[in-house]
Amino acid sequence: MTSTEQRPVWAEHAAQALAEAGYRRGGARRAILELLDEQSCALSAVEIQEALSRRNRDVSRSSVYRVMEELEEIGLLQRVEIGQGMVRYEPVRSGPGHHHHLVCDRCGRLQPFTDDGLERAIRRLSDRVPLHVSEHEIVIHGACETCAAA
Amino acid sequence: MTSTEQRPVWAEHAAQALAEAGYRRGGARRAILELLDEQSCALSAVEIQEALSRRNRDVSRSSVYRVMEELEEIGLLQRVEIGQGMVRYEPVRSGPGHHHHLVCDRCGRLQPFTDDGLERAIRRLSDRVPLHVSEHEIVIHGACETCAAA
DNA sequence: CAAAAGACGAGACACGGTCTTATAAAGGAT
DNA sequence: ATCCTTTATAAGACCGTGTCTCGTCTTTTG
Ligand SMILES: [Zn+2]
Ligand SMILES: [Zn+2]
Ligand SMILES: [Zn+2]
Ligand SMILES: [Zn+2]
Repeated sequence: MTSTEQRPVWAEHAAQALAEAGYRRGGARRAILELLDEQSCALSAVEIQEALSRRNRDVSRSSVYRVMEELEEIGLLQRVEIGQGMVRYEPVRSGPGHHHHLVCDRCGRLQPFTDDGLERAIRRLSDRVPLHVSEHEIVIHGACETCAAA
Repeated sequence: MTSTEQRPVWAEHAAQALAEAGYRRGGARRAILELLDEQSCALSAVEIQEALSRRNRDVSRSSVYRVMEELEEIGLLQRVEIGQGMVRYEPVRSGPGHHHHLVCDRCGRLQPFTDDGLERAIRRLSDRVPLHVSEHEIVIHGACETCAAA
């Protein structure tokens, strides 16, 4: 995965994009942006709220969901549905940062992967199929190496 | 999709498999089995409950979920997570009935598809990836033809 | 600085799903 | 057939995640 970029760039970029999209700046949004940018892995809404709370920067539930919505709208955030109704969010870093996820159903670990074969298959598939494919985010389930060993 | 099989076969098969697995027979389970067998498309838990209620065969919420769990356990039922935390269930008819789903994000329509390219990609992928892939059920999102036209 | 628009927080609410418990039904033994 | 044990079921309390409403606070703009 692309991990060469410096950390604060996404938050900056996102803040700017939000401004250009006509949003004002506010404390909650800023805090959320910064938190997300620091994370290497996707967070759930509650995780975001709790993490911020731990830093004495409390943010309301409504704010978390509202900001998630805004960010997803502008394409700065990827929503990852990991099953059982659980949803996590992660920054979309660069343009070609497209990737998918592996979820360990035992410990819940989430890791990204890319695969050209899969992308090709999906591209070809979307021509043949009676559906105007919008976005795709594939989640593969299984047991991670640590869990599989046990 | 394989649609040549007569209808009541799955329910029979399922009932037998359950018996062999040591489950007793009970009214609720039987009713659910029959309902599922009649469906051409996957149903949600509430849909199951409501459909049965309309036939004056009320079934408790717990029963629906319990039976879903049992059936999934024995591999007779496929759980389909269609996003937004929504889950649907459908009979696994024959052995090689493996397929995936297209979901229209506007009207909610659900349709099955198979694609060898996709299967191949996933098979190769699962060798290369640090995860012991268990099962896979891919859900592709988009707009169905009717909705796309509008 | 004042008014207007937008951001925010608090909490009520909706909904899918889980857990608990008392009752009913099945299966086996006599 | 009857009794006993075990499992299945119904009813409803409960929980977590996400939505909605609304009053207040903050940012922006004139
Ligand atoms: Zn694991
Ligand atoms: Zn992709
Ligand atoms: Zn549609
Ligand atoms: Zn498949």
